Amino acid sequence: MSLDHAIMGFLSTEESTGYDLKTRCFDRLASHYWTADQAQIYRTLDRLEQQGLVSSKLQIQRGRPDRNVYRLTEAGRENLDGWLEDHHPAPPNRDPFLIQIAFADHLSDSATLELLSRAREEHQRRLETLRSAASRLDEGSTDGAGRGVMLERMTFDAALAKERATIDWLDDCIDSIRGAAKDTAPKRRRSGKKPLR
Amino acid sequence: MSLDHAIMGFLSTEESTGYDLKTRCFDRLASHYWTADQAQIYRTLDRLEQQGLVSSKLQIQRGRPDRNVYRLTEAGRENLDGWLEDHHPAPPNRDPFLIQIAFADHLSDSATLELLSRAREEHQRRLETLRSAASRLDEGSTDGAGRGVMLERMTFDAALAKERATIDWLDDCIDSIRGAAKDTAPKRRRSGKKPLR
DNA sequence: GTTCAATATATGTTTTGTCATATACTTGTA
DNA sequence: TACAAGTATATGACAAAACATATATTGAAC
Repeated sequence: MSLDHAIMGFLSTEESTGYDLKTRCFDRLASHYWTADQAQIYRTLDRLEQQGLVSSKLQIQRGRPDRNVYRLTEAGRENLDGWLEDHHPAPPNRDPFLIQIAFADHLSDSATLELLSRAREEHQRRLETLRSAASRLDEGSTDGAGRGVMLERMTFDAALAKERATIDWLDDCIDSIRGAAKDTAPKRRRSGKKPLR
Repeated sequence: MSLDHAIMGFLSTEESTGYDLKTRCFDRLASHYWTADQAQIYRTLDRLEQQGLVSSKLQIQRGRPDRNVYRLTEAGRENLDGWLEDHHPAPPNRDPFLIQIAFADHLSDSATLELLSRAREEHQRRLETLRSAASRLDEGSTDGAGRGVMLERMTFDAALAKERATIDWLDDCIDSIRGAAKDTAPKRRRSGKKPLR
């Protein structure tokens, strides 16, 4: 499972608690490629420990609740390395928004355009969030930074590229529908080059 | 749920059986934006019928097994139309491949490049499958074709755009890693323009 | 002095999706 | 005549993910 290996990946550089995995790792560092529920993380840690892939020790704290600190075991390291170097077929595409588009024949042009522009806004917001996260990464690292930072940057580039592609596609859709609506007016469907973003 | 509305969407134009929904609708028409297991489809149809959103009648056939033909009810139509015109927040991005990239620090350059080029091949194949499905759609429809065909074409454009973006990104990653490997050689990281696809 | 936010974990339940296997009938093929 | 392929549905088991709640402590703000 992917979540297993994401958790093991985070534990491979630094030991951590369930709480930290949720708040620092998944919510902050990985939200553009994976998310996980708190309940799911704790239960996965339990299972990974039963499988001998991680181990934990209870850390008594003063001023704060006690916590379970997890680290990757040797078996976990081997399991992770094996998974990392294997090719795993990409999961099928699932996009609820495209279900809406596919059956939007029932909808009026204005309702369809409303849907498209709301989606555009949402993806625009995501794009901006991604951009600022990526530049925070760039600033926080020295120039010829290490391999790790480069790979992390790549995950942002992937997410950014998909958001940009989605926004461009939404713009094309908006143009197409507007063009088809007034097909008496001077035709200007699919400009090829998109302006202002 | 998305699957509910995908099924209702298919039933909105034509009554159909569970078998047809699986083989003709999901596997053939919708695989680039949604997939569904056969078991899931039949169980969903059961539930939708209990909820009064679809109804079925048993059709006795000769030479073939009997079959249950489902159609959308009035309640189903209303439910579908409501869902279609509402904005639904996009689900979080989930990409197991990016987990691999994020933690590929453990991997050698050659293992990482192998991973990237295998992913590229896979997405290239997907792109070609999409292209031929899209041109089959174009050929099967007259020139100024209706709204329905336009919307269907849009779903292909979305899938195509994302595949293209992914392939471009993979090419960039391959360049970056090759560039970083021999950083003594003339620098040519990130060309900006990608050749041959 | 009480409420709110942060830290920290646990558990019950439901939904969604996958995998495997079973049945049953017909037509075409080897 | 046996066997595969296509049509058609059903069910059991399980994995993955989401949603809801619950507990307990501390420090800061109001």
